[in-house]
Order: sequence, then C-alpha cells, then structure tokens
Amino acid sequence: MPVESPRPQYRQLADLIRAAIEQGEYPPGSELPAEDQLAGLHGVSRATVNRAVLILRGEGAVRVVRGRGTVVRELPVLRRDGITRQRADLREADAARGAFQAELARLSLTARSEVGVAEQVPPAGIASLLGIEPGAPVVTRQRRMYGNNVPVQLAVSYLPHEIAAGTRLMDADSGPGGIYSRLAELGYAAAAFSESVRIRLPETDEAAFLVLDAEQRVFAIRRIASTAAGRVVEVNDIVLPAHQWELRYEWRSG
Amino acid sequence: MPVESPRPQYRQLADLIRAAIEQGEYPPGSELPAEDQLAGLHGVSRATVNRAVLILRGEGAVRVVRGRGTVVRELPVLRRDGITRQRADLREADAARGAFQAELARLSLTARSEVGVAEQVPPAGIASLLGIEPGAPVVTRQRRMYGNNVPVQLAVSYLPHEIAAGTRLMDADSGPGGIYSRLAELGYAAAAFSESVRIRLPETDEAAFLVLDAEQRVFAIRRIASTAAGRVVEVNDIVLPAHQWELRYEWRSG
DNA sequence: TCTTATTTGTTCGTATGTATT
DNA sequence: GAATACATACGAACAAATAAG
Repeated sequence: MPVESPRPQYRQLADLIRAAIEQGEYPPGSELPAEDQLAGLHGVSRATVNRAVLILRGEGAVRVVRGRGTVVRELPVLRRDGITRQRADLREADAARGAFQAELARLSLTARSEVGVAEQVPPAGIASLLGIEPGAPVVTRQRRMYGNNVPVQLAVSYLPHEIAAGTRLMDADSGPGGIYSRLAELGYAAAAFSESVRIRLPETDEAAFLVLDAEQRVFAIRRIASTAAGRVVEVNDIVLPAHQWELRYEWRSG
Repeated sequence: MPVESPRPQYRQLADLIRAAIEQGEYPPGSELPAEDQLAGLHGVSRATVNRAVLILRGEGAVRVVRGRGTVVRELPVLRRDGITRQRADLREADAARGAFQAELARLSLTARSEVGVAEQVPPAGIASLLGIEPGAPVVTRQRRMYGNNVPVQLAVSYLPHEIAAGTRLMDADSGPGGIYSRLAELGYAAAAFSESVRIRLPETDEAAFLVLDAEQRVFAIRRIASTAAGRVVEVNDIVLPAHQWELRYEWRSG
C-alpha cells in the first residue's frame, strides 16, 4: 500500500477492512486473517496492521481474542428507549418480561438477565442523592443482561433500606411490572425521572463482563427516580457499550 | 518504571499523567513536558509515552498540536438538557438568548454561535423523514457554537421548504423564542419530540471544526420535531464532542 | 522569506511476553 | 509441550507542523 495520501497507512488499512466487513467479505462472527497475513497482503508491517485493528476495536466492529484471532461483531445495534420504558401501562402490559426483553424482542434476539440482591453501604455520591447517612446500608439490585447470550448491559440499582428492606424489592424476581410497580404498592410511586448520560472508558470489571477492549467507550447513564413529593426512591447506574446501543428519548411538549 | 503489574506501562503512565493533571500539577491550558522528556523522566521509550498520550487524547484530557506540544484541556464538562430546552415558557423567558447560552451561562462561560441559512437538497434519509420528494430542496440552518471561543457544538436543522421559505425562519436571527416560536406562529407548533443518541467517530469536517483527534468520539443526536397532527416539521442533527458534554433528560411519569 | 530547532506523527524491524489451541 | 496469534516495548528513522530567529 503506497503512501499516496496524507491519510496514514494504518487509517487507510482500517478503512479497507471496515469496508470489507460491510461488503460481507468478513461476515459477522467470522475471523479476519491473522495480522501477519494482513501485513503481507497489504505490504505493511505488523505494527501497522495492529494499529489499524485497534481502530476497528475501538469502533466495536471487531473483537480480538488473544491466541485465537480477530472476530467480526455479531450483534446489531440495540435501541434503548429512556422514557417509554418507565410507563406503567407498557410495563404491566407484558407482565414479567420488562423493557429490556421488549427491546431485544424487537430485533428477534433472546434476552436473558441475572439479578443479584444485596444490602450494602453505597458510594458517597449515591448516599447523598438518596438523602442517607454516609455509611448506612441500602438495598442494591445488580443486573447483568445478555442478548443472544452476549453481555450487553450492566446496571446497579440503589434503593433506600427503609423502603426496600423485607419487601419483595429484595426478591431476585421483583414480579409483574418490576420494581416501580412494587414501589408504588409501598406508597412510593415514582413520579419524576432524570437520566444523565456520559461517555467514558470502561472500568476493568465492566470491561471484563462486557468483553470490551480498554479503548472502547461505554454509556454511563444515571437514572434518578423520585416521588411526587420529591423523595428520591431509586438511583440506577447503567453501563452500556457505546457502540452497541442507540439511546432514544421521546416526549410531548408542555 | 518497572513492569510490576499486568497493567501495561503505557496505561500506567497515562494514569500517572492523568492524576498529575487532576492534582493541578499541569493546570488547564498548560503544556505537558515534551514526549522525549516524559520518556526520560519515567524511563520508557518515546513510543510508550506517545501511546499513553493517545489515551489521554481519547478521553479529551489533553489536546496535541504537532510541532508545539501537548496542552491540558481548558473547558469544564458542559451539560445539555434535552427536554427542558424545548419548553416554550423557558425559551421565551430569556428572549433571544436561547438554551445554549443558558447552558453555558450556568458555568460562567461566554457563548457565541454562527448561523448559516441555505436552501439545499438534503440527504435521502432526511427527505424521507420530512416526507419530501427525493431531490427537492429544504431550508437548512447550520449553527456552529462556541464556549469561551472554543468550538463545542455543530448543528444542522432541516425545515420543509413549503413551511419555511420566505419566512423569518430564513433569517440568521430567528427572533425571540427561536425557530419553535416561529413555527408555532406559522401554524406548525411542535408538539412531539424525539431524540436519538449515538456515539461515533467524527467526520473529517467535524473533527476540523471541533478540533478533535481522529480517535475521539462525538455524540450524534438526531432530534425530530412533529406537530400534534404528526407532521414532521424539523429534523436537527447535532454533533457534540463526547468528552465535553453530559446529556440530561428529565420527565414526569404519565 | 528562509533556515533551523523543537515537537509530535508515523512506520519499521526486532524482541519478548502471554493466552489459546 | 509446541505452535499460533495477539500484546507490549524498544530503538531508530524520517515526515510534518510549529515557532523562533
């Protein structure tokens, strides 16, 4: 590959491979040729190939398994609806299934999630939001979510101990309509929501579960649910691989 | 720097420099030592320093000018409120200033924006959303926005020619309350909004204006505004440096 | 304007480490 | 254990942009 343009070789090579993937030359789930071979094929050093692949990894186009090879991403982009997913009517319409399952069903993917419930002392920022003494425990619900058995989402929900302890909010299966329906039954119906969306690099544990390279980005969403009276009843920290999701918000003016 | 942990040196070094920046050792706007010097200081090769800096660039922590040096980012993280910014009462409260100015004023930053209006044939996707014949022109309003004279946002708004042509929607200054107030006056009040948020690499022109490295990410937001009758009256494509912004959505349940 | 020094960008070759098969 | 394949690191060289004279 001659140096004909100001665009560096590793970037040109990344463009080439990306195009080849989109053309179907390397279909989803298949492996790219080894870096040595790509180097020979395009007449560059392996270091240059490595750097090109680094770009594609960052975009989420491929995933690398050391010792095995470089695999083309299988899953399509998923869509998360930030507002509709809270609506009680929709929540209860499909009973125990929940918003996440509905999101994946739209794309004919199988959804699966694992829930872990615990009583823990939360980080200081969370305690402050919940209006709780530093050092006091809260109920946490941790969810790990999969689409077609590929990890696609991590979420930790923090609930005030005073509200959640000893209730069905501590069951792994929180029942029809999910935790918002349970909160409503307990007299703490969530009436106001806020979500803040940031982009950052994944923490090591997040990268491990979501099978992310250190260069990939995640959406870090913090959702805060409050009652009509303004009491915060849930803080939910959600982590999504950024290349894997589209966030959607819909509302009516007023 | 000995290889004592499985964490690679370039990553450790990035952590070190990031910490030094946060500690105030390298204040906003100042320059890091040259890569040679950092290499000598930490006992690694320049290639390793370069790779460490690459991480910090990706995070938006520093900005590099070839031939000059590496500069620590000046601006704080900005917050964009996706829903409140459309509310008519707030829009008109501070007259011609607008949501963007308000967002920056909260952080004591000066806001400035340049507007360019044109009649153009839009991309096919936009035409389809607006329900317009392919090849037919629309009115575009392009905005380039700055905070403290640093570029922080790009937006292109597409308006149906039939609605906007010959109206004040084609003035660079769209007047108090902005284009939504003008649309309402014309009988096309926006009643429903949707925003979809994606993360991607910047296009070359976006990277040029926003002064982004090729490895940095942008938020690509597409906002669609419709009337109560369901007619799409505006499509707005917004591009934000991902490291520079926090997106915020707030709503009440219903 | 031209020249030179500085600083980062890119690429190569080589070597070694580590995970997988 | 051996072969394969990616990860990391070094040293060196040249290119390109910037700044200073």
